[in-house]
Amino acid sequence: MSLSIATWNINSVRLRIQQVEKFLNEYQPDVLCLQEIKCQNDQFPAKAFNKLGYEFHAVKGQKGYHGVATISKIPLVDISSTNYCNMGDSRHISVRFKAGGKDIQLHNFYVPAGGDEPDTDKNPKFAHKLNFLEEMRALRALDEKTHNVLVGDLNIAPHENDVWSHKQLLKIVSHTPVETDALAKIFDEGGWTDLIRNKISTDEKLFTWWSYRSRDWQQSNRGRRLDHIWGSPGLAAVQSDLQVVRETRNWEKPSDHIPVICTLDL
DNA sequence: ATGACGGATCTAATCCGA
Repeated sequence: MSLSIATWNINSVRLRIQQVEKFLNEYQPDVLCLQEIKCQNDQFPAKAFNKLGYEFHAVKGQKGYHGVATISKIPLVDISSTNYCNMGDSRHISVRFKAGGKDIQLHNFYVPAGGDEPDTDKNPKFAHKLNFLEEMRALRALDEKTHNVLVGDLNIAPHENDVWSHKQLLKIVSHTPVETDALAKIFDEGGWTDLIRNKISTDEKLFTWWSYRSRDWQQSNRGRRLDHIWGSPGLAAVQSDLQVVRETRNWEKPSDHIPVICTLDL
């Protein structure tokens, strides 16, 4: 069977529920992982998802900020959220499901942005980000028979071609060596494979986020690839497709992030 | 680094994003 998993930092699910509906109707992923839902659990637009056949929801929200949700056509079990850095700020939700005879655990992350200054002494937000990444080192791509998938807005652009200018962003939070090294550590120690760069070579520029602050995001094209889909090597071997859905960035009142969809033949 | 947006919040001005 074919399994498709999408990730999208929606920047308010209530404000953009119609865009999510349009995206689901058009692309029909089996599972959708949202970040920055910016609502409490009881404010989550569950009915809209039910109507479209996405009847299984794992929501970890909070008032106003952050928040993640994984919604699915496939039954979800063992829903849990890890309270990274003991901050109670709704940045992770994990679900399990069966697909094509495989057990899959899917982690949905919204890693702290880290503020402006890449200095842990002056900027507590940057310290929080690094502590968060340190705790993520416990994750493993494959344990026992379970294949893990890790998606979300990791707020780090690891490769030179994940940013519009490697040189100009080396001291900018999201592309500093301390962050990209920390991410590489999580990636290597966990035995992960990059299911986005598995299909789109690191020789090619690739962005999933463009600032709201430019007049014309396409013309200036100063983007970054902050969104990620990782999996166990066994999943990389059966990956059939990877879609980067740029069209949503041109929709009316768009999110500053675009969706990415990974398809596996299980 | 650029350019000066856009979200949520006890609706006005403030915090936050990256």
